[in-house]
Amino acid sequence: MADQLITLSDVATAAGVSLSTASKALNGTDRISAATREHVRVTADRLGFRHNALARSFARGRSQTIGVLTHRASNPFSRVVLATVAAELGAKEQAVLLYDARMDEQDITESVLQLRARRIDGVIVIGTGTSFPTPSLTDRFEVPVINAFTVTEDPADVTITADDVAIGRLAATHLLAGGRRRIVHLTAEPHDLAAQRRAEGAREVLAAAGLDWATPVRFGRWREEWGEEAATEVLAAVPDVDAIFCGSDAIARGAERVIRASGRRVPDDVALIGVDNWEQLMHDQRVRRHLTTIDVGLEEIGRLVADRLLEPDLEPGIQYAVPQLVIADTA
Amino acid sequence: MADQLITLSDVATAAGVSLSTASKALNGTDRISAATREHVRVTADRLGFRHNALARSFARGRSQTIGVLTHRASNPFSRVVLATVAAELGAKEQAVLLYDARMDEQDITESVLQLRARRIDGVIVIGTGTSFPTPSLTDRFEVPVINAFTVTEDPADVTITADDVAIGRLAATHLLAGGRRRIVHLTAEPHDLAAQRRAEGAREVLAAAGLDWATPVRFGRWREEWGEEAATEVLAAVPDVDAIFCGSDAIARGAERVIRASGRRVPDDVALIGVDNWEQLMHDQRVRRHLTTIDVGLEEIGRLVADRLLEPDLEPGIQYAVPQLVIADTA
DNA sequence: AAGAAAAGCGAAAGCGGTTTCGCAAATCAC
DNA sequence: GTGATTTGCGAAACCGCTTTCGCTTTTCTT
Repeated sequence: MADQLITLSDVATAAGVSLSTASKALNGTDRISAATREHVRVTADRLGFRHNALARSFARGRSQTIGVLTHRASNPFSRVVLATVAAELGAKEQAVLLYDARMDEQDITESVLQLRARRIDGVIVIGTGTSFPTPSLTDRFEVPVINAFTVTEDPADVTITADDVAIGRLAATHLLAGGRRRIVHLTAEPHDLAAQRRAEGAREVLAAAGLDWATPVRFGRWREEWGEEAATEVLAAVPDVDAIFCGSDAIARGAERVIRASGRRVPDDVALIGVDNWEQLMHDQRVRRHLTTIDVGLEEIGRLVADRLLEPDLEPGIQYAVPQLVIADTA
Repeated sequence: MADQLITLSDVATAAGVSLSTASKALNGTDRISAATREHVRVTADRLGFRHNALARSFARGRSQTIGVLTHRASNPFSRVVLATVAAELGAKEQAVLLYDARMDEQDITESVLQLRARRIDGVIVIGTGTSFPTPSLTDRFEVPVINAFTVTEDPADVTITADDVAIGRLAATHLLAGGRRRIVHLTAEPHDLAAQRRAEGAREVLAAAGLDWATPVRFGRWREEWGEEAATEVLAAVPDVDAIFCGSDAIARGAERVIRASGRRVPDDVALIGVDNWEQLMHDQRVRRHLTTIDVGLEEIGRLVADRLLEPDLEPGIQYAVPQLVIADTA
């Protein structure tokens, strides 16, 4: 294949201008007459010139690379964000350098040093969307840092994440709109932030309608097995329950099995709504929509992060993705 | 935070050696006495020196970046491979530059030019694991190219992908071992390579046992709806069918619903086995294993690709990931 | 012990751009 | 028409590291 040997000085020579003029003409920097600029451009095109991105990065001291720190890249939710971010950044000529860290202090420190050595242009920290606030890394870089799908300990950080309260509201509103009144909620660990805030949001809406949970929220784990367990309890405690809001689709999946096994119909007797929309997210139209759920907006988070990271002035604070209700068979 | 201004020449000065000596000492290249080498190392450590990766890449003409071309990064299977690859490469100090191409000729050409301009060290083409052989891109780069989860038109390319024939064999073997004899197969489009080869592999095993499909293979689409449709047909055509091998978990999901609706028990009356293992892959332990399936080894593909790409001599040919049987409730 | 080979190190030339600075020519002000 | 600006361009420094080459010193060979 044709050797990619055309250098800027080749272009300059061919165009009969100096190296610096050629550089400025192509970059549109400094003062260059329109005629010269155009002439250089045409010459460069004719020769098939492309800037050597390495030389350019070096000269400018900026790498066109974004560092990404993940906690566990194998987490399917992180993966969605990661893939979206990588694709969006690729479209902007930005590479992604991923460090899949255990996120202990030593690991982080090493990753930070390596990222700094690569003169990355920005950092994205992808969390798991749940659990505790994570330590802030913003001050350890002199480039912009955005936290995605996680909340940090420092409110002055830039964060883009799911709007768990809105998710809870959306779920409750939908169930109420469907005429449900004896509503219960099954979710994950009580200390999990996402679980808390989803419960909060839903509760808020119930309260506004003069209602409360038909039985106290069952906190457990983000797992299908917990959905089965909790649903079993709930059916015993509130036999006439008419709706269950589950903190995740996995929990809902377990709950549904138990509800059906009890002889109740879904959604006729008991409406069921989850959170995550993994049927779509993970399966890309291959599986039929079955569970009514709420899409937390992972892909939107990825897009927002990629867009905002390259903005000149990054405003601190938390920005939320807008959740979407996805109606299917169960509510 | 401390300014990362320590340059190699600072180290050289502090160590009382020349710039070139310092470079060689730290890189272990050229002939340097052990004493000097150690002294330079210690000095560098003391100063907290890190190579400027940009300068280094530039000087070496290699970018420490791997270009990745995907067809649709939103495909959940591609995403698994992508995330694995990115994590593995990150551990080797390699960044990933992702171009999510529409894969039409113009788009590809542009991506190729951009990747070349970035002096990437290698290329990974991630396919969708199915459908036709894709055009070979190997000759358009002078760096190594590996095709992942796809097959190209040129057999001399380096390819790492799923072993669809073995997948088929594994499924059939498992069903036979379970005592099943009236086995049918539902799968995707007849021109889909993965579908073909899975069917082939299974058929091979049946033939060796003196059997054939209980009814001709139903080719359709990779979708749950097709699983329902095809299963309905099959139950009518072969009422005493005792096992269904589905080309994907999505198809199996549809088939299972129909089988149960017909009053048959799974797996007592009809065993069901799928392919993909998405219950685990996409949900990371959150959902309970239900469907017996075959893991095609996406993560292994990602690891193999990342490992082999950096090998000095890349042997052409196709390497297959080893599929794993994942036994759960349905077979 | 003398010559040959090897070891250890430094000077300097890149790598391919960007960017500062200065100078000449063109334009402006009055 | 003269001086003050502005415009357009080129020379050259520089980004920080790698690598070639050559020189001096040490070690080996016989």
